[in-house]
Amino acid sequence: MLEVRHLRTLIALAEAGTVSRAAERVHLTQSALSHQLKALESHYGLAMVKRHGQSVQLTEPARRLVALGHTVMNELQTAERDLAKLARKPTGTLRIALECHTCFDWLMPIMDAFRKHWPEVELDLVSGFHPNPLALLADNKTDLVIGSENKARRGIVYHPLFRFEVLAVMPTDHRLKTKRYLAAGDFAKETLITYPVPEERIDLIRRVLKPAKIHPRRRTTELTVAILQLVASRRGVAALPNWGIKNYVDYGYVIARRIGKNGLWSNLYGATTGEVARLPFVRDFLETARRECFAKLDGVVPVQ
Amino acid sequence: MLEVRHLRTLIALAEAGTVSRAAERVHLTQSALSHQLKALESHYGLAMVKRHGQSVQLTEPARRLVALGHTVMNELQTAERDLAKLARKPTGTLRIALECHTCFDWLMPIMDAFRKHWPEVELDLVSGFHPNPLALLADNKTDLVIGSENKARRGIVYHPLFRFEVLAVMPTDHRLKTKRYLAAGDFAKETLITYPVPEERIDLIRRVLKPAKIHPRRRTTELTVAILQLVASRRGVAALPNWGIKNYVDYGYVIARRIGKNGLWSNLYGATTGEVARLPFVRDFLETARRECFAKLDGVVPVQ
DNA sequence: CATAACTTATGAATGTGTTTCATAATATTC
DNA sequence: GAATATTATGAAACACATTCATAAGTTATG
Repeated sequence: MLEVRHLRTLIALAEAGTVSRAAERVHLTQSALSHQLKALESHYGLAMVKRHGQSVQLTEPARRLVALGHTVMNELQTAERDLAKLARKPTGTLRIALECHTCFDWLMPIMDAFRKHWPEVELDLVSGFHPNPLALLADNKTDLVIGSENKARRGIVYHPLFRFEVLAVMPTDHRLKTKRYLAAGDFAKETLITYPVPEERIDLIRRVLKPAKIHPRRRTTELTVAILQLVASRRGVAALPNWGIKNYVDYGYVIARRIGKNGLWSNLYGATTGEVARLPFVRDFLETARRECFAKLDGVVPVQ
Repeated sequence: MLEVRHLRTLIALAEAGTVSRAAERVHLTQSALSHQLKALESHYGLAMVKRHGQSVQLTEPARRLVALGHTVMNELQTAERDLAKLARKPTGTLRIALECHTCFDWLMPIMDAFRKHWPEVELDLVSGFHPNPLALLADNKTDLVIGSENKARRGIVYHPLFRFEVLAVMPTDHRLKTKRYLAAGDFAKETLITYPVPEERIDLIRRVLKPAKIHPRRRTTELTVAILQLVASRRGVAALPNWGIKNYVDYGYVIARRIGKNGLWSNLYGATTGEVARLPFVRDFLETARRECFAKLDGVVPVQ
């Protein structure tokens, strides 16, 4: 009766908090998940979710099954990794180029795990700034580019990773703190603190400020913590992924506000050549990245 | 892609040795399993079985998946046990009455495991000989009767366990050792060594010798090893389950022959009242018994 | 060596069971 | 109170696992 699909569903539900969002995550409809849950409940004679206003809470039996799900999914991934190694000696390189600075934050633990799982594969980060990272793929200077671009190009395949919201970060006593969300005009008089990259690489500028013809002062620094430091000490405002600043907001170090009524959302993709996309260890890397980000990063949803 | 059903199939295949017998074990057709295997092979790009004449041998990838299957099935059973405990405090008793002597051999380790898994349940063996064990159920003197009877009776449900072959056991130098199988007449001049139970309880007598009006001498003893001892020292022949004597035959201590052209087969059932059948720990016990017996006992097949 | 009794493989048909669709019901937000 | 979320549910659609029918290949046996 219990199948892997039920475990996937329950894990997604535990992470997403609502049936609808869990459904997106497992690429099914809300209805399908509702039926699945009903089937589980009637089979075990136990409630799996307790409706709690807008969201659902998992019951103890459901949490037990989630625990089962985690161990099963781990065992399964390990086994499939072993099969991939049996199919072919997994030698090769995985050079990763990053288009977005904050990605470092989630990438590190995943690279560490990868090194353990595929000791035979040479893992590398392509360092330095590159005006056109996708060109590195064609030039065989990298194997994987992580960024938000997904324009169709011949020979390049995009692997959707996840979608996240970019929030405006401000000092706790900022004059705009009462606003529910910020409009382009609100940035006119601000200093924008960013990573040292061209304007086109900064979502807020490219997609919100430039179209509104607003050009705030800019100040740049390399590290996320440095940006937050500057924001907290009232040197300006920043725009950062919600999962990157969650801890600082929860701690009351800075405050965050939505950008525009529906928020400023960004998709993240992994881009490879078609050939590289077929390598088992690359697929494993991408799958792990997705899984771990959905599990560990807050407010992350599937692409689209 | 990989689902629990594939793992069940591969485990059954590892235990049964042929696709057809594995299919019986998982209650599917041979064709279904063949399709499943084909799907696995094309999905992983790896062969799962190597045809080896009449039987199949699992390849390394398949064995890896069987290992995965074992851990997954264990985790799964543990989780479902936990769910059952969450549904209701599992207090109660499980008193087991045995209709067949040899069943002790496989029952012991299963009872040990049960005690670990359900410490709250009082486990007991109903000792002594009982002319009509099924009556004990109605009298509430036992909760479970293990035997080969399955005549429909109101209020009693039978849970198929497994089917095994009863073989004639003889000293290595017996005059009948050249025969491929023994007929009823062959027993006429033999001494039959059995457990100390009435004739009707001995399959060989009830189903083979009595219909042929053959009544050999009988000599009885309590323990299986004692029976084998007597056989080996030429005091007579015995009829025992194949899995009970496998080691002694392999070691060359005694020899075993089929009884009748198609062999003498016996079905084993667990009998309970309808009420007891619903208790989670009883279902768990029966499921574990089946699983372990199929895994550990040689030449055991599903009932029917 | 031929036949019987086993195996497994395979394509087409079947049928079960999951998913989607459409919609109702209910809660939350502004 | 309207708008926008959420989940629940029965019926319809669809996917896909299983069965059926059958072929083709081994192994045993007289």
